Amino acid sequence: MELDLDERKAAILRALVLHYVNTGEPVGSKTLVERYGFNVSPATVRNELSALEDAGLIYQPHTSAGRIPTDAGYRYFVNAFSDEARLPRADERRIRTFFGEPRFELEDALRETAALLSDITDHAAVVFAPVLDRSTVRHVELVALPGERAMVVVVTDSGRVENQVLALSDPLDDVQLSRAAEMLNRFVAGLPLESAPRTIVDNVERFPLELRALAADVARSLSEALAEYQDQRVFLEGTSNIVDEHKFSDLETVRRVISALEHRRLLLELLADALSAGRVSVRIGSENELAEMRSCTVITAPYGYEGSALGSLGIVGPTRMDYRRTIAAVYEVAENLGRMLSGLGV
Amino acid sequence: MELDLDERKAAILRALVLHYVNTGEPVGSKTLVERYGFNVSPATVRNELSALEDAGLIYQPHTSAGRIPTDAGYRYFVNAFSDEARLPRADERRIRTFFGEPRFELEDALRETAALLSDITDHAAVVFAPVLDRSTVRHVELVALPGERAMVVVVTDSGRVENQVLALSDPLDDVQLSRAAEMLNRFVAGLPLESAPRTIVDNVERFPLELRALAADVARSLSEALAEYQDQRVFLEGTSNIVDEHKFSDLETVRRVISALEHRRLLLELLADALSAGRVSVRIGSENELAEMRSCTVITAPYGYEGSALGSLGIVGPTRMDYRRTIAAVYEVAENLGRMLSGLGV
DNA sequence: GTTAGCACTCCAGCTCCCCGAGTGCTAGCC
DNA sequence: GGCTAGCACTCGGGGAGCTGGAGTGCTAAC
Repeated sequence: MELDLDERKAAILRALVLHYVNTGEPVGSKTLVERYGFNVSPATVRNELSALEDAGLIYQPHTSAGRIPTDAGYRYFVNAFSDEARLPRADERRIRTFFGEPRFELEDALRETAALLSDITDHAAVVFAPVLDRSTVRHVELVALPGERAMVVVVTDSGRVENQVLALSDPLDDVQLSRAAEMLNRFVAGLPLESAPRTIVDNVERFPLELRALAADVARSLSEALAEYQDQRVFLEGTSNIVDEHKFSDLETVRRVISALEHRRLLLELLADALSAGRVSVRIGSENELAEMRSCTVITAPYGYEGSALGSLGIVGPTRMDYRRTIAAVYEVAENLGRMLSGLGV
Repeated sequence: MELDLDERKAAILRALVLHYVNTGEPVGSKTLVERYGFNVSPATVRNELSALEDAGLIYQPHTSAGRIPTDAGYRYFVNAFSDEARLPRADERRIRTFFGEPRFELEDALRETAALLSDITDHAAVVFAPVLDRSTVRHVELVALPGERAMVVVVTDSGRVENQVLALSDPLDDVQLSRAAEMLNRFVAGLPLESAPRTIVDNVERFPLELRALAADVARSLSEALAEYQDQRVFLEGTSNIVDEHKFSDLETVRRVISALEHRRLLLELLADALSAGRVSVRIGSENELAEMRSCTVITAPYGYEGSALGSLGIVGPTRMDYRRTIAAVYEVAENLGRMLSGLGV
């Protein structure tokens, strides 16, 4: 996988990628020599280019055109040079002030984080809400609704609120509901949110007979709510950037990408493995599992604190992008978001 | 404004719009005669077309091309013929089954409604959550959070839940918080949600001294939450359709439109007057206030029940669209959504 | 291993030209 | 007065042909 290039070939590839990302035009040997100070003649560079092409790192759109990086070429570039990553001062400052502002609402914070990331990178940005959160149940409330329905509201110590409406199997009055709520609280208060449904089920026979069905319903609807949670909490901003990047050849591709971004399920898939990946993950063009994203580069990073990943975020852009800058931006935003959340105690 | 056309001119305009919407090609006199069974010669039709052009209803992209409707032409078409509106059976059935399914979660329902509308019309669809809702406060809860913060949770009888985190001016313990919650409940339970903040403020001096600051904070953060509510609850689906409609001339326009759709504030503006408009509102191209939407047609309708509008929904598409069908779809979905909500008791 | 030189290829952009579609106008017909 | 046949006119789209420039690969010499 990790093929080795001699120093000059690597330098040429590096220059070529930089130039192409900048201009969008195929890069020729003369340009490289003139603009990037190689102390050899164009002919020599041509030989090297030819070797790079044989290695599958660059290609010519047609004979007598300059070279363009292939996905593999970008890959080499990223592996070899993305440690040069550096954010412009201005962006760094922007990120810092953004996360310096006091923020209470998790949802707003995440949405705005997506907007920030999109704005800095000029690509579409996605933020997933924290998944495995360690928050514990503070309080369970049952509220009767008209029409044989009730609402379960669970508040956690981190300020997360889950609410779910359920249909009552048996009609129950307010008194019964509040009794049930009281019992539920006794069982699950202080427990991690995820284990609440399980705990309720395990203790269902300790409920009075007439409340057992309700308890089971509550458990079920809670675990549903938890499952849905992921779907719901995806924040997508800056889709219009996808259009801007005409770099994507035809309109149909643009449509497909935007359409894919609109489907939360697909997005989920897209960011799923970012959670397990240690740091920034970069998937370039064909490296993407998702067919719709084969013309894009997806850069993701987990965020969290104290070593455990809470969620992930990332961007979707064209394969032709400023990798060093974008990777740095994704990393920096993830880092800061993690730190902020640790402050919030999520 | 409402200019009058003789019967034949109107029929010709009608045929021209229908044909153009179908094909996207400028329509000539011959086509009209051959395909729409006018019992006159092309020359006669040409005379009529020339009159329609003088009236500003159609134009030629260049000499020796057929005619294309102007915004004013579409406007006449909509005014005169959109009562022919009729949804295909299949769509009608689809809408009915969709709203026939039992649904509990307001948010999900609205999001899915947007998806449905987009799917049926093949345009980008927007749904605004109910604004002026009549739900009344059922329960107020205060939960202490780490770091001098507390969360206010308000549950309404319709199943709406508002929660907001606030910073505590004075540190308060759990006991004080639950006392405050108890008092708050006494004042606002049963009241309409909108009047809750006002009521708290009006009664603030009846709180014990040490809880007054808290009560005021709660009132403030509640009214903030209510104000934000609108922004938050916008559901947008099918953006990718905008791209599909190459009918929009250049890419920059597409980008602007998508970008505008991403800004909740702009969307809000877009659908605001739908609330007051009695039924379906159609804004064609230049009729739109919003500069970004001058190349689009926006069709909106209020939804509600018993004559009062709760919210609005609509679509954004190219000016070249099937008006009769789309208007019917927007109307039908709004109608059904209103009916469903009345069932939910929102 | 490097380079100068050269023949070759191919695209982009230009002009030219022609065809077809559609028009407006005029003169004659009912 | 309204309708129509006929005709001259206009214009855009598309294909053909040409040219210049950029860039290559190869070969032979340093």
